[in-house]
Amino acid sequence: MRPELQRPRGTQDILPPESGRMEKMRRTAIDTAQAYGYQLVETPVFEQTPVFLRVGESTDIVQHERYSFTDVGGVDLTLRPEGTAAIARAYVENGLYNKPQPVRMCYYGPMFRREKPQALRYRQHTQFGAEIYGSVEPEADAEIILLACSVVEKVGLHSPVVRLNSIGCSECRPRYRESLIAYYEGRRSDLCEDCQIRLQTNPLRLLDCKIDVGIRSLAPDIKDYWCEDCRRHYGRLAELLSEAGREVVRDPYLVRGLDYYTRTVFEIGHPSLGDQTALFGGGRYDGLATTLDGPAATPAVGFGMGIERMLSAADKDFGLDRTLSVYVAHLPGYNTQAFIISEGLRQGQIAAEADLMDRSLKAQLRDASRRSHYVVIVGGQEWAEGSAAVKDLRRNEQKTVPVDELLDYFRRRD
RNA sequence: GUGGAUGUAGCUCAGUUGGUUAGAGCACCAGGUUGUGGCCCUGGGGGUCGGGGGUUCAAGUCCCCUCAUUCACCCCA
Repeated sequence: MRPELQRPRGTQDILPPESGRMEKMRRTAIDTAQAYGYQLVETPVFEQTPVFLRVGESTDIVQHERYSFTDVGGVDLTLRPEGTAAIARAYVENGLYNKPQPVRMCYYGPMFRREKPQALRYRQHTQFGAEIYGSVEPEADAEIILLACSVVEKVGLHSPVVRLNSIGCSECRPRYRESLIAYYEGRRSDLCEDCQIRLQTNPLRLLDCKIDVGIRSLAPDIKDYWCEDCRRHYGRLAELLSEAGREVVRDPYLVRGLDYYTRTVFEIGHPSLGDQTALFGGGRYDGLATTLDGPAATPAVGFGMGIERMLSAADKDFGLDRTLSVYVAHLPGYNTQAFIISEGLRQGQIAAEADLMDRSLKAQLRDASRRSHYVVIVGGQEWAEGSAAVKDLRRNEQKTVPVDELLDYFRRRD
């Protein structure tokens, strides 16, 4: 196929049965969120570019990986690279801060990042996420993390170890930042090229560099700089999670790449995906809504979860359960009767299909055995008596059922 | 964005130092069985050898470019 007629780089066609697994995943995620009191919010897949720029000036996914275009009239638009900024915008724009707090929301849909693709790193991928607005308390952080863990378990993965950290608040982070810069400044010549730049732009990112691990092992730990509130917040969160039976480990190097976070950050990966790919991640961002012209104090916590990665790590048979399905086969000359019977079953909410290619009975049965549990054979002796043969293909049992009782017969088996 | 590997049928892959109409297994379709799937036998359909250009009497095979995938970085879901 000519290159210009192929799908764009880093995107994918999702065909059955994978599309079915996707759909099951979507339902599982949203149902679980609803059980926690989170309701679905749908926002556009594109926003005005400033919505993202406000939120992440030194964030890679907004700075270098943007899919942007100019609309007629000169409006600058960007395909959303993540869900949090859009939800914050919607929260502010729709005045949800006037609703009873906290406001619990979840979202599900495609995200776009113009990066170099790799396995499980796509230019269009699907994210599920949840956000809770209005509570400054660590209970909110805990609920969000428990929800994410719960979805992971519902997919058949055993409970993940949550990597947790706090990057402090506007009061204590500047002090930490200073001593971090001072520490790295003294070792400047030993740093890799990227870290030389990070030192200027985003010093916290120095901590998750994989090259200069030796240098960072002696770097100051933010934990020693937490203010009283931050210390209490982290301690209570860790306590709540372990009380709830979740395994938590503090990762002093976890800082995350989006720079709207305050205090809590967390991330979990999965062994089957390798260390480079996170299953879900998130944190607290108390200043985000304000940045988007929302009320002064609008606390929020949330996470984003990679659906393709979840499915890759999930049980192979997750989402593959078949519904009861009936194949209505016909003997030569009974095409019409079979066609009508299949429609009658469908109208009665039984998944059914008939042969549409005038195939031999042998071919119909072969096809039926691949896609159905039951086959109805229309025609011949049974038809003359007002009945049809019904065969259970897995048990290899066959019986005669009156035509007008077929629907009841299959309903009883549902 | 940087560096490496790989692209032959729907899938997994063979294809000798360039040499007739490019093969296998699985999958698909038909027949053997005029009313019964799976097993077996026989036959069949399906390929611009990722795309473009070049070298050559001759290119799947050699060279260049390009596209895509993939791995390590970068970063994240």
